[in-house]
Amino acid sequence: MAKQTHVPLLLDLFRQFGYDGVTLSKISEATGLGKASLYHYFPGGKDEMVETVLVALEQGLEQIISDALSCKGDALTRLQTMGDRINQAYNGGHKPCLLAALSLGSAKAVFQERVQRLLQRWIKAIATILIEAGMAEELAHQRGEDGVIAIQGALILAQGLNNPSPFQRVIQQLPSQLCQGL
Amino acid sequence: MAKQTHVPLLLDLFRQFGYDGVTLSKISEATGLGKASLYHYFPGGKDEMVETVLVALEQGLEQIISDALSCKGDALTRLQTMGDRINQAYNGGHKPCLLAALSLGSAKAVFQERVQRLLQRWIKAIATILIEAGMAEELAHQRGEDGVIAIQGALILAQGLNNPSPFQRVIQQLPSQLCQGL
DNA sequence: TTCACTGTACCGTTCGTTCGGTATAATTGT
DNA sequence: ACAATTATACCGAACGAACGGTACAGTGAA
Repeated sequence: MAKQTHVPLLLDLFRQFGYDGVTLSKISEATGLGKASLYHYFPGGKDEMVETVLVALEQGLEQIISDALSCKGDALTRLQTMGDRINQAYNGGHKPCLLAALSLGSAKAVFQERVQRLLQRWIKAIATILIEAGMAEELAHQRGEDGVIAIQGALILAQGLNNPSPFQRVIQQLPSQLCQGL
Repeated sequence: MAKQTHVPLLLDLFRQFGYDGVTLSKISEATGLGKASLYHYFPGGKDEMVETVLVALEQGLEQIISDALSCKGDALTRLQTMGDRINQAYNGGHKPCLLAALSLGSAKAVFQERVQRLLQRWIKAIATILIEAGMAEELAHQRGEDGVIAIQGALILAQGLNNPSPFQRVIQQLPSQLCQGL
């Protein structure tokens, strides 16, 4: 079985339990691999596993952005496309965000930079869509932040309330809110 | 030294590192108490420490709500008052949220109910302010959710970007956004 | 034969927790 | 008033369990 096969499992573990909450036993159980096998695929241990998951996440985000930008239509349509993909990635709000999980605990110091770059990339992508539709740069950047904030916050609320409906409402309303004033 | 003396320290630890990331050694170092002494104040161990912090947080939130509701003025003024207190509680966006931290890892199963009640109380308080100002109930409840979502999301972003400015902007803009349509 | 892969046994460290105890302050019985 | 008792605050040392990680001898397919 290839290394990449286990990445989705690792993603689910780290986003649910955070870096400090994920133990090698849990990983071993979830993947069905013994510790020796895990260290065969990830010689760098836990850190390399997170690293791998982050790379996959970067690619996933890049794909979502590419889908949205290549989408024929106005800004609203593009943002709706992005919303669809995001909704899918978070399983309709049932799954928390890895970026939030990695901003806590011992992980923060180690992965801060990567998380930062990912968030900035995401914000920039939303801003780009709005700028291309004619919005002023500064406002578009703020809207980009607002978009990521709404999604992250909605995920927190969905987790905390154990109820995905706030996330679904946000995902649905967000595109038109971001386009406000265009 | 009384038990309550250590609660702010514990709050800071748990919100920064999460339940799984906080070790008794860290707590011992932060409080200056030996591990054995910690069990004098908190016989229930780590869980009782979180419990105590959560009780303090409930009281803090209740105080903020009471301040906002007892504030003479329109809904905007009341929400601004709440924003001020919230801003203070999160140290201008420099400190993350305990509720988000406790929604991850092994803590989730244990403290889910308490976190849920706290979030619902917060949402309800915002909604109440808006309803008293004449907003329709359903919309007001949505706005309550939106308010908490914006704050939680902004805190995540502030942590992830290592930059509190998005949080400060959100806190500043939020009251008028929530009053939109009144 | 080679090499990716795995099971088993281990390493040192740290985890949350408990035990047995000390020093001091407060309370009580006489 | 004073001694006996009890409560409070604290700590060093140790517990078994689990931690992240390593060493190594297989195993089985190409």
